[in-house]
Amino acid sequence: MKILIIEDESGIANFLKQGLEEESYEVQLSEDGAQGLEIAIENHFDLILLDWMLPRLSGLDVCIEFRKQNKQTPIIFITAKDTVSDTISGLKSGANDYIKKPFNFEELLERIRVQLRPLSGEHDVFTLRDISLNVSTHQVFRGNQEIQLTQKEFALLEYLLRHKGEVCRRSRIIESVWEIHFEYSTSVIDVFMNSLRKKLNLSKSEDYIQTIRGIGYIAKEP
Amino acid sequence: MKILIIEDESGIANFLKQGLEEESYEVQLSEDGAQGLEIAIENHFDLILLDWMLPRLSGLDVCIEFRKQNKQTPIIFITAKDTVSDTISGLKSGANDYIKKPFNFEELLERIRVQLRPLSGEHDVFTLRDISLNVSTHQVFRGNQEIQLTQKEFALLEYLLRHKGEVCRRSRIIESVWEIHFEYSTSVIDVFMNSLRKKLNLSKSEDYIQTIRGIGYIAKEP
DNA sequence: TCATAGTTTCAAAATCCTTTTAGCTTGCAG
DNA sequence: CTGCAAGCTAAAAGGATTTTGAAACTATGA
Repeated sequence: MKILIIEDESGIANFLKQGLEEESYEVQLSEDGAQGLEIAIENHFDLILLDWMLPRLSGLDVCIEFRKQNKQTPIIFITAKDTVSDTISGLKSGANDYIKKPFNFEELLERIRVQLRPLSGEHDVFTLRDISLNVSTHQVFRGNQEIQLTQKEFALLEYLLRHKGEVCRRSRIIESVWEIHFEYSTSVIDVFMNSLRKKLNLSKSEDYIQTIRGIGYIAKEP
Repeated sequence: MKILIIEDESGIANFLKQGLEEESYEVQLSEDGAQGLEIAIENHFDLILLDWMLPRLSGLDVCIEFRKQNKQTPIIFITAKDTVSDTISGLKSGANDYIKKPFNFEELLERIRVQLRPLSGEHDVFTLRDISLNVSTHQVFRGNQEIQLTQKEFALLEYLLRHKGEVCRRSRIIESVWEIHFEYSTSVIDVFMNSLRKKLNLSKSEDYIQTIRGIGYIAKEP
């Protein structure tokens, strides 16, 4: 696994390099924002550790520019205590996590592992207003209330959220969720739609999931 | 919390002592390496602040000798700017962190807190309501009742508590606890879950550990 | 070597998820 | 407005997974 560290304080940079190399990561260093961005774009890394305060180009700008290139590499910000609140808003600019100085090395390792994990499995979260569905942990929340769903309920909701805003035909749902690939008449969908709406507490007036008579269903933002 | 400061410049030493005492740490001073080492070995401290340049025995040697005694107390080096790179290699000799002179007192406090955090039970002890599991002593308690667990039972509970609040898939549990890294069909997990629940006396209504049908298990706070 | 504790397999029983069934409600066309 | 088809809902039937106890197997130390 290759990690790029963009950090101007050589003390911290070398400490990180050494520590990460001991964990058998391949590490490359860069000391300023502009150069770091260039290296990041022209090479492949599995993860980038990015200091917030950098000469020539700030960490935030590096992150924004990098994402503009449509690069998905996870980015973890390294930030001083007093700029934490800025950083949190910075997460919206496309970073994946942040850690504040001074940090515990074990904690950093843990965060790196968390970011690299998705490479070996998917880590997808789908949302619909206040409903969120996490494929990898198999959890569903409405607000901060966790909702217990069974497998089929979960699969059905996942299908609808993956196609949020699109009309989902019954035939397609049956194919994807139930893996029935031939003409077949059943009302399982209705039954599971019903229990989904019950568990998620969706009244018909709030049309999170609308019925389209004769066709199927659609999950919709307002 | 008791802190030992080994520092020969009395100006800095007293400044630190005063500042830390205001933060309600108990502080003891020592002015040279050899004496400091002796004090450190013969008494219990929660943390040691160690100057790099010391008369009679250098900070590095103090650190090495101290660790030879098999002591785990966290050590933070205080180092002059131009010896930082030496210090980093010093971290390998068993120190936990370093801070360079001149330093910001707030930052030092933060680093001390980072080092002391593990002592307050986050590192080795995992809990779930009234259940606690201590990795280093290999003990498990429910309330103040100690529960005797076998290796596999312990490993399974440890895995669940380390991932408290997350859904733990059977496949992941098998990987981590049984180290089986390929597709494998067995019901060992179920059997051990069963004996765990029995030994810990977990009735099904109190859902400390919930079953997630078709997926795995989850350990949950209320 | 045997005895013991720990681990794993197996299969019956219990649980609860899925599907079918059937009566009821709703929306739409005539 | 009426009737029918589509969708909703509750409950029973059917099916799959998990729980559980017991037996078989394995490792360890006396």
